[in-house]
Amino acid sequence: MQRRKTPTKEAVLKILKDSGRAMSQEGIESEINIEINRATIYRILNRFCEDGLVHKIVAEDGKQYFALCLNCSEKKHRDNHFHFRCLSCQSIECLEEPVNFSVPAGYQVTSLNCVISGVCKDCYQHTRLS
Amino acid sequence: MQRRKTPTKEAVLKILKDSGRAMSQEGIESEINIEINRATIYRILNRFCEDGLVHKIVAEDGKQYFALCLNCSEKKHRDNHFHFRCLSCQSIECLEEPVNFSVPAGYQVTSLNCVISGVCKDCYQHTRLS
DNA sequence: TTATTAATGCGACTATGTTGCAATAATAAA
DNA sequence: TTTATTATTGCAACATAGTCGCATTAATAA
Ligand SMILES: [Mn+2]
Ligand SMILES: [Mn+2]
Ligand SMILES: [Zn+2]
Ligand SMILES: [Zn+2]
Repeated sequence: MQRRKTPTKEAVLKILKDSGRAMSQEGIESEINIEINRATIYRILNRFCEDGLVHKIVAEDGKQYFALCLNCSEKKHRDNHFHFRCLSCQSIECLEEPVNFSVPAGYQVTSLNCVISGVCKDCYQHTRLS
Repeated sequence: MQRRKTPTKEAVLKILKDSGRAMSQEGIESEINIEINRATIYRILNRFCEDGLVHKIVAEDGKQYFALCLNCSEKKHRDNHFHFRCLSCQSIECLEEPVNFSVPAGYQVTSLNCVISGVCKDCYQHTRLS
């Protein structure tokens, strides 16, 4: 099944690129400047995932967040890194740090979902100043 | 606010102990042998979390799973380890392996949610035999 | 035995995400 | 260019997970 170039698709991709963060459907919808249906955003994001263009992170709030990694090549998209979720500003970012781990013998690994929660640098500094 | 000893609470705790796994509300309800309301199970589990008796893991399916760590002492409950989710038998288990990581300077960490997905040993052997 | 209030059941509600279907529009074919 | 094909979209309905208010029940203290 081949993909078509549509304004909505382009718009969603641009939002993700510009933010440099992992975003939820809700976040994308509030940032986007065109009318776009909720279900459509999900479908676009899921297609991006299938195509290996973005990856999905499920945070502790149970929501799905989608991110486009800038340090990934066109051919190979990496999602084996930690993610940081700021409980203050709610942002989720991909960390450079790769996840190192081992599993018991005989276990097969297919994917990772590692999220570190806390307070990001900016938010922490704000609390110290006030 | 002090806690009371109730049959439901005891029953949920026993299920968690016996399974040795992380379980969802749904899983607990299906295993338990007494009548117990859905909301009540959640409340019991959340209270256990507050008391540091169990910890919550959010898996890639967006669901909450609750586990009682056997290698944790009464006083100090550790949840800084990886979890393994088998996509075949749906079980989630706490791995011994602790999560090693570092965050950018100025970032404050409060919690972790690290889940490795794949196929567990038992399920993998079954697929090889058949 | 009585009083206090934590815990429970029930129903209503919110939120997130998915799906069926008809309409639309991007792309290929004529 | 015109037409045909079918990927994409919007909309509504649905499914699922989890929370919350409130009246009732029952564990514990007095
Ligand atoms: Mn990433
Ligand atoms: Mn554990
Ligand atoms: Zn922040
Ligand atoms: Zn398994």
